[in-house]
Amino acid sequence: MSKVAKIAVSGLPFHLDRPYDYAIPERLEPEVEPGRRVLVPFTNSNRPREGLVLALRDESAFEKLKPIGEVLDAEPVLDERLLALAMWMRERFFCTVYEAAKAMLPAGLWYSASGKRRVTEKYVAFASLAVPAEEAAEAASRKRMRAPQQSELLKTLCAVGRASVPELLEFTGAPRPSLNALVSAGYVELRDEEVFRRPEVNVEREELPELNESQLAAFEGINALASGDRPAGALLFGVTGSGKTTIYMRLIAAQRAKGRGCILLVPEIALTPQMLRTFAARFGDDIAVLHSSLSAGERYDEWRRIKSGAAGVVIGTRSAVFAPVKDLGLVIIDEEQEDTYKSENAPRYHARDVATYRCAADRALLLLGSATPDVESRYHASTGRYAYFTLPGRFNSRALPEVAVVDLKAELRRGNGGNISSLLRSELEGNLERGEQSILFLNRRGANKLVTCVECGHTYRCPNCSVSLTYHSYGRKLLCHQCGYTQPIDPCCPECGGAFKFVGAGTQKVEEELMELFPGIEILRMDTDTVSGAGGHDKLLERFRREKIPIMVGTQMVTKGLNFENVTLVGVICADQGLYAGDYRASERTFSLITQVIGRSGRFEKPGRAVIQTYTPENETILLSARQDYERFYASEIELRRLQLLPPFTELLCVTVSGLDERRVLDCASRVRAELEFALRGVREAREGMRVLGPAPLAILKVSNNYRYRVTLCAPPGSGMRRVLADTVMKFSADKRYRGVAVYADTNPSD
DNA sequence: AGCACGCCGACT
DNA sequence: GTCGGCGTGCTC
Repeated sequence: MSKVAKIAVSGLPFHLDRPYDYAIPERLEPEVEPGRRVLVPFTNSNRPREGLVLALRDESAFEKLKPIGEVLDAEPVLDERLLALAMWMRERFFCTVYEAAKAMLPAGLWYSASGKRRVTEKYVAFASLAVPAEEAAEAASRKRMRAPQQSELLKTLCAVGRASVPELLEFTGAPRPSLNALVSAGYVELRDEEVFRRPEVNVEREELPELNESQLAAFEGINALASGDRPAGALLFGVTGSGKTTIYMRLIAAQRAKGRGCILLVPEIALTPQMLRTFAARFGDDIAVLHSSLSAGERYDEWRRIKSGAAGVVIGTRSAVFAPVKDLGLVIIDEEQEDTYKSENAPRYHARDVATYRCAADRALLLLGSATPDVESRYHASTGRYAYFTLPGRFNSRALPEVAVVDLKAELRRGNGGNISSLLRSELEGNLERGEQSILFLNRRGANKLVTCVECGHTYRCPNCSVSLTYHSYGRKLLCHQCGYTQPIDPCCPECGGAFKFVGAGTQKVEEELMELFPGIEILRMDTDTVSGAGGHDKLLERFRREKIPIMVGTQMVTKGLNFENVTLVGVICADQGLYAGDYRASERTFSLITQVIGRSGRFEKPGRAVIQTYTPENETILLSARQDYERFYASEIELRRLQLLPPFTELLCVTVSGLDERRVLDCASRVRAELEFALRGVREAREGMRVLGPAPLAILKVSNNYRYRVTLCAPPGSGMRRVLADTVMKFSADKRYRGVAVYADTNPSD
């Protein structure tokens, strides 16, 4: 009989996270098992903490063990595989085991922070006949005159056998007492049955679509890997519209035929309603959907449908990679280069890494799909670590759009200081004449105008963050895009009384310019502001399609997954946005973004055009993305990475230090640097590429009054330097001299 | 990181 | 007198 439980305790800093031993009181002995959550006393605190049972033991090296207070779950919420994953994540992502476990479970399993009750199962009463059908039919006709409602209820139940009480009453129009009377008389019995709350999807069932020749070849190649003894990973390259989704469906169907479960990850579910409908049409209730805009109850129920095996195909965002799918056979990550797969807070995991672990553990296949693969993934495909499959061209061999690059500097010299170049303007005019639609893309939110005083140059700064406030003409207010701080704008400069000038363009500004250029033409603006206001993303897109609104202006969100027959022109207002951001993935992101925007144009019969506006028309990334030449871009980018010793040739192991007092933060960061350099000297073969960088301020130094500095250790992948990083973080976060500063580790961060 | 204990200053 | 400032120590 085991008497001791190893427990991961909640709310601990990284340096204190280890399995703690607790005594199992006799009354709880049958309930305590790995994967269940418990309440345990910790330190001298009166409040018990949540813990997760990791393992059971007969004895402990500790003398006095405290007893487990309470068991929270009626059955394990994590199986041994996911428990092992949580412990692996601690080493890999420098998080606590409990943080990792928490990321795996639906939020509804917790008592929410506001003190609300945890989500509970939903039950609905079902009515069925308690007597043989002939007897019920006989009773129904007998009651026809004296109790017509009861008669109606009985007839209906004879016909359908069983029905939920609300539906039965609705259908027959009978009142509840009539049903109660039948129950008392013994004709009908009621039983509470659990129902699963499901997000509504209204689609007709459809057959799987046919594959063309190249799709079939890719499908067969990938499927052969999935059936192999030790499937590894595969990368599927295909431009937008080449049919990747169809291949995903075929692969999933093949796995389901073998009874194995599948996970399909998408960057953002709100951007892929069409894909969701397509899958629902083919797989129906075998699909479970996991993403943030579900209600807590829906998410909880979808999670339980997966756990019980009622659903075998999961579609979801980042955290769906933890779905408790039975007998996992395939994980697909669509548009795998997207940043949304990397978590920005603890646990700072990358869904691709987690998927790689799970696939190895379960002998499942990992498939990465993209039109612009992550440079690292493409590299792994070139070394053979991933099998590489390509889909040539667009479906039905539609031509790719004709792309023009416009030099905004030349435009400026000719006296056009606006956001719409003369070429883009005439292309828009052409589209208006033909009744075709256009999409303009801008990588900025709101009016995003910087406000400066013409007299003294005063600008508004956020009091909490090191960024300028942005002017939003809607509501005439100033907003911080980092922390959300807002304040009204003064009528004139508060410093000198001078007039304001608004510089920089945002979606609102472009919208205004377009209204001036094309009076009377309807324009649809799509950004976080209009999407949260006007009933959401889906509705706006539906309007764009149905009402054939001539021009749509939008941010990031107009680049992904849209599929409109009548769109024949796309414009990138300023391709330089983000290109000179300074981090090593800026080129890669810009290439991907421009490529995706271009892909929105001319997807059907009519040929498409694209106009890319830029201040640096000679930039190679912009030229190659305009030519849609991924392979050339990859070839030049990977050489750059090789020369600069950047990923995938090294791993960036980062220690970030933050706190309210900048001097203390910098002091701590400098000591972190010294510590890492010391550790590097201890490595016998300090191989080429190992170096320490920083402390450097993050792109945005101050957020919510916290200053952030980062020290980066560049090391070859698998160098064992992860351990050094973990030790450093533990050492510094435990050191009392650095109280008031927070220290955490992360790899290849994207901010 | 929390949290409790403990040892000194200005308040109904 | 005592409420509460935050320095210090501890975590099975």
